[in-house]
Amino acid sequence: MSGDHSHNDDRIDCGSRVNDSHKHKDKYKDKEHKHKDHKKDKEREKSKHGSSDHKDSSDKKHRDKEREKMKHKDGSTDKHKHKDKEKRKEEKSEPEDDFYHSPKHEKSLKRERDDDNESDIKPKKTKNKKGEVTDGKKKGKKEPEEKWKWWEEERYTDGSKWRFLEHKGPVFAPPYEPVPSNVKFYYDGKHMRLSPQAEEVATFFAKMLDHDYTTKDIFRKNFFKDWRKEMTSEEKATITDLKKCNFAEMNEYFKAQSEARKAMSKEEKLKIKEENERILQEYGFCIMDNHKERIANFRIEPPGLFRGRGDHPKMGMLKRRIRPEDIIINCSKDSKHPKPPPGTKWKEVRHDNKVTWLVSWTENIQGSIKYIMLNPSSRIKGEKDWQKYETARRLKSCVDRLRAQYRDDWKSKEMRIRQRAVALYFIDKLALRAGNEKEEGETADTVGCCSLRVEHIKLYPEKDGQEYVVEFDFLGKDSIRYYNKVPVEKRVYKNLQLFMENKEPDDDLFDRLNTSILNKHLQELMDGLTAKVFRTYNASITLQQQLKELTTDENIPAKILSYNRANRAVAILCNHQRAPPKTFEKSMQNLQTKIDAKKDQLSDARRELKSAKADAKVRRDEKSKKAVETKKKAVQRIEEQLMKLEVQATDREENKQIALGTSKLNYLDPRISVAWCKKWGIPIEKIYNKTQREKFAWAIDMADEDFEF
DNA sequence: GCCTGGACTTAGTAAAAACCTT
DNA sequence: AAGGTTTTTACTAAGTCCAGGC
Repeated sequence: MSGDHSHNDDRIDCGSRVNDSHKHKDKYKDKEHKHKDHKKDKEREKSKHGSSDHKDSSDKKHRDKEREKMKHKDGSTDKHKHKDKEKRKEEKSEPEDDFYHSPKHEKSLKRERDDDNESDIKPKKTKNKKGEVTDGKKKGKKEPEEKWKWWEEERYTDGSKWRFLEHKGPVFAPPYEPVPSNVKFYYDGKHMRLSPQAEEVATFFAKMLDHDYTTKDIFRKNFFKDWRKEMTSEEKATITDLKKCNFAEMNEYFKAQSEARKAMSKEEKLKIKEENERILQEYGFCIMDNHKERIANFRIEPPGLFRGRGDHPKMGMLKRRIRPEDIIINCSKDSKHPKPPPGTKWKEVRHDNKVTWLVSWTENIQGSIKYIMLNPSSRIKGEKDWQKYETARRLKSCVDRLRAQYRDDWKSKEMRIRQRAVALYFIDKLALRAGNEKEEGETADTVGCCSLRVEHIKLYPEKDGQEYVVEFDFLGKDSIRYYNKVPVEKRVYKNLQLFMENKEPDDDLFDRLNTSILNKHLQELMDGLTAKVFRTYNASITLQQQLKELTTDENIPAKILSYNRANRAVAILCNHQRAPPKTFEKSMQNLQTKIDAKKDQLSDARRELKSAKADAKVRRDEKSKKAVETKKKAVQRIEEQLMKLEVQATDREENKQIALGTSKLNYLDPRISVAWCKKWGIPIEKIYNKTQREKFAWAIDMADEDFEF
């Protein structure tokens, strides 16, 4: 967004990508009016070319569904647990094409999912496949209970996500605390007392006064409109112009508050910490199928002003406070249901084990549903993640075929097929996102592959010594700019020319294509294939290949630099950018200072070594020989330290505006990294921090050094 | 087919915590 | 112990994809 990212005016990496939403804004500024009727355009386009002929692509899906049903031909209704268990055993023999089990795990594939006995629910204890409790009879006092290896057990195959689910419900935002009466609000220079409702919303704005947002017209307009809705009629009558509002004292007050918080004594801070820990222990976990699992976001989002990213038409709108009456609870029937706060009721309590969420509510800005779900370390998220990589690996084994096919389709006589083939080529080659249509005026104007418009690409028959160059320039997810110049095959180029013929800049480039059509096609090519699988596949395969290429037989820091560089190649491919840290320059300088100091230290040490050597030559005694050895060691040590610092500097510099985290967390098969660590004797901690190790526990446990993606 | 709602993954930034210096 | 810096975590917006109703 031009707001949030306003300090990024020159996001540029070593290549040619830029993220520069400010300058961009101008380019797009009259978009708002211009493509009001995009959809209509598309429709018009379509009817012009005759309605798109649609082969039935859902065959496959139906087949799958049938297969799913078959598994339940015994008619079990999941109500009878024993039956259910038996059924599961049977299912076990059915090979799950999706899953890779290394032979050494083959034997322990069963998961106990019995919920048949309340007293059985001991979250902290893990059970092995035989159902024996393998709890803490261990000697150690603080024995961190054995971690549950869900990946050695079976998955549900009937579409249910759990058998038993119990939790305490969400933690609500703290109630509004009015500001002290000496903290005044002024309208048109005159002190004015606000009603609590109006005051609360005013404080939201006051807190953001230092932020760029509050200078933006849309933000101010939206805020003011929603604020007025909270005012009493008198307030409404008086306060008619936001420019005349003075929130300065409120702003000061909140700044002082945060200062005070920072300045708190150790004891006070500890107390708060303990209280947070208590809440975490009480609300931060749930019990799902005999296991205590961490919840990702157990706190309800507090009210505030909506901060959309990019040029979001709704920025500044009031995000309302969520009450128990808005909340839907999901848990098992036979669990202890969470209690709403005294004097309140939940909107609904349901027992839907076909979904993974514990709590949901509808948000008022877009009207979408928000959820409380489990942590990435949980079984339910981990299984899915594992599955995702298995799908990507299946793509690996047929990607050559698919590539051959879409290249062939560039020649198709049907426009829709050509478009599909070119789009797929972009998705594959450039790791573009699918690009769903978005509702105009509801969100920032961003695009992905299928929603690219003519104005987003430029064609150059020849550029920088290369033929058939396509220049991409558009805002993608989160309004991050994608800028790239790529030479393409002549056929692609010619097709693009054709697609752009007789179109306005704001017409869709692929007017005969959308994500649904594309995904239906992909589904036919490979079971479970969708556009985003290409991102996962290309990210992971790139990491693997880059690691092979870059890892040298040097010391650990150098190897880690190689890893980070491989990771970086992926981040660049996926266009994962970040705002350069505010302190980036300074921190680089500091590092350089350290390096210089280290260099001085090194030359000193070298000089000392020299003189010690000379000394030893003259004296020829044990003592001076020893001294030489010591000095030698010292020099070595310092050399190593210097090297480390230099590597660190390189790494940091290269990482200035590239975010490695996103790909590491979402696109790179962790088994590749684990295998690499094992192969080169790198401690896994050097690559994954604690959270990451928890999320990827399955991979750390199962991948050995010759894992191949 | 087409639209909408629902569920779930992916994303960057802000805040908090940990770490490192002085 | 304070203060600055770096790393981690929390937060929540913004995507993808699918199913179900017309």
